[in-house]
Amino acid sequence: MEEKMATYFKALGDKNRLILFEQMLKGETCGCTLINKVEVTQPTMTYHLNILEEASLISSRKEGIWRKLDVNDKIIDDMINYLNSLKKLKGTDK
Amino acid sequence: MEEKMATYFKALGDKNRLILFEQMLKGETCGCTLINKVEVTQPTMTYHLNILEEASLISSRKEGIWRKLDVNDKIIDDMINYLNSLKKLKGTDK
DNA sequence: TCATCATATAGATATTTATCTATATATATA
DNA sequence: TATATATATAGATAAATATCTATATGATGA
Repeated sequence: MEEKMATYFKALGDKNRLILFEQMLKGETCGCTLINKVEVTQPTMTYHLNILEEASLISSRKEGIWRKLDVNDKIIDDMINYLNSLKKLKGTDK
Repeated sequence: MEEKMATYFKALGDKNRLILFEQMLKGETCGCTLINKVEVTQPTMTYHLNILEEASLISSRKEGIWRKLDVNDKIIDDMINYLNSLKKLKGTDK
C-alpha cells in the first residue's frame, strides 16, 4: 500500500510532470502539443511521460505517427481515498 | 501552485517517509519510537524527517532531549483539494 | 521515393537522493 | 560528575534523476 502510493506521489512529485498531467487531463492527447506547455526538450518530455506511464498514471498507444495519451483518472481517486484514510488515522495511537 | 504541490508529492513519494508520516498522524511524536517502524538507521530517519519538515508536512521542536514531532494535517486537505480540482479539469480542453 | 513530422533511443553529464559508519552534542539521571 | 539517551552532524558512496545533444525510426504525404 505505502509502496504503491509512494510510486504515485513520486511520479507527481515533479513540476513538469504535474503540468503534463494537468494538460492531459484537460484533454491533450498528443505529445506534439504538450511539448509547448513545458520548458524541456522533446526527449526530456518523453522521459517524463514514460515515468508517468510506468507509474500507471497515464497510458499511451501508438496511433499512426502519434503517441496517443490517456490519463488513468481512477488513480486520482485512489490517491484521494488514501489521503482521506490518512486523516482518519489521526490520533488513533493516543 | 504546481511547484508547491510537487514539493508535497515529492516528500511523500518515498515509502519510508510515507510510513513515518502515517505513524506521526497516528500520534507518534517521538523519533525514539518512530525508529522501530522503519528499516533504516537513526541518521537516515533524521534525514527523512528533515525532508518532511522542509516540505512543511510536519513541524518539530526541541523539547528536553526529544525532537517533538507534529503533523501539519492541513496540508493533507490541500492535497485532497488539489486532486479534486484536477478531476474538474477533465476534458475542459476538448 | 524523398522530405517531413512525431517520437524514440543512445550516450553523456551534473546533481540529487538515500543510505551507511563514525562521531559529536546536549539533556537527564544516578 | 559520569553515564545513558535522543538526536544531529560529517563524510563517504552507490544509485537514481533530470537534463541535454545528436541521431535513428517509422509513418505520411507530395
